Amino acid sequence: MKVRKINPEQKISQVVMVARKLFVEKGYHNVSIPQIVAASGVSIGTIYKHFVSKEGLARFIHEETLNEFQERFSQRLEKVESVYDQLRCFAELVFEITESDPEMMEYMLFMKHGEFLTESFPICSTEPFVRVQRIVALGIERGDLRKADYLLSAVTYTGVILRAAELRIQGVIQGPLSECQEALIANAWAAIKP
Amino acid sequence: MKVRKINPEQKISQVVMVARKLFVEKGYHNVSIPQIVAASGVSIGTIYKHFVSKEGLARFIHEETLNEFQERFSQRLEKVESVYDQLRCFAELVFEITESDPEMMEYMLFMKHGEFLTESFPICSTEPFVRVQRIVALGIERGDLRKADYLLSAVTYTGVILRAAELRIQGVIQGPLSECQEALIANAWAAIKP
DNA sequence: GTCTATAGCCCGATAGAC
DNA sequence: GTCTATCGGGCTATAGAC
Repeated sequence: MKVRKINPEQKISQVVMVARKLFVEKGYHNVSIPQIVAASGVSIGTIYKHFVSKEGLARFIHEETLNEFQERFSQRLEKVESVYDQLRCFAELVFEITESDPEMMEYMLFMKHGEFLTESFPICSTEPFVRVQRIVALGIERGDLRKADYLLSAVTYTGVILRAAELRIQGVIQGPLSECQEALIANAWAAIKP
Repeated sequence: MKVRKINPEQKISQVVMVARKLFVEKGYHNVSIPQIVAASGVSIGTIYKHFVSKEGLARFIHEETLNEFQERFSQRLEKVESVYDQLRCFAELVFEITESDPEMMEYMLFMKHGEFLTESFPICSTEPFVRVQRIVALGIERGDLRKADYLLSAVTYTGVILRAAELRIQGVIQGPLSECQEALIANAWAAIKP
């Protein structure tokens, strides 16, 4: 048997890392394949062997990033029960990613997916959002939240959280979000609690 | 004396209109000058005479759009006194534009200004936001709002409003915002009131 | 002032050596 | 599997006729 190379996929993961960073920084159309080649040290030919096209590369990054968020969100949800805590999971995850991997959060918040997704996805960044909607709907039903249109309550809660992440990334909020996390979660909760 | 042409600037305003629509729809880099020529009926030469470059055209659109928002906001603010009403002005204006001129709101919410603004502006879409911050700061000082970091309260309020506009544009919220305006404003207010 | 024609550049993607 | 070299195309911006 042949000895397996240690890293049969190290090159493509290097490409993915570098490409996402560049896409986030400069936008899909401002990043050329030659730039990705220069920054990743992987040749054009190799890139095109693995991802059929530039668009294919972008789609791969897109799915990988959204899947990671969804997975981490699901993981956390398993550990809590109350509506308050479930929504808190969402907020904490968003804040944590914003600080530890701002590139990922920036990707989710700002990337214009329509630029490379020919078949426009149901709705951008929606899988986790639908989950939040369900949590809120159940909370209202149970009386854990103020009686209201569940969609609007979900919009309200996520609006507070995501806007904070947005402004943290843009540098408007200057300290780490861990410092103001409690205040923001309290605000978001106050907006929809009974 | 020569008879003035009726519309010495009709052509450039036509270009501006068409270009903003296209920029919003497809993104700055997905719109070529030939496309703007085709859609506006104005020739390349004329466009380059008035706006030095494609970037110049984009900058003009950017400033014009932000100025319009700022002006309409200021106008409304003059008519009200209380913190509640001033913040309500912001929300109502955002909702109104979202319904009557979604293209403009989409421009303000989603355009990646870094793509054409070489000198990156202080912060994107900030002039009106700073105004909101000041209103909130004053409200907290006076005791009209819960005692808190004024920046976080401003983030909270605008987060609710802007996220609603965002999801309305994306079609997640299906009815006109006028129908759920009161609920959203109530939520945003509940999040920061004393 | 407004147009058409075109120069010059860089990109995405392919072909084929190793 | 990974590389280099290169093609065809579409872009921004200019030149110059009207």
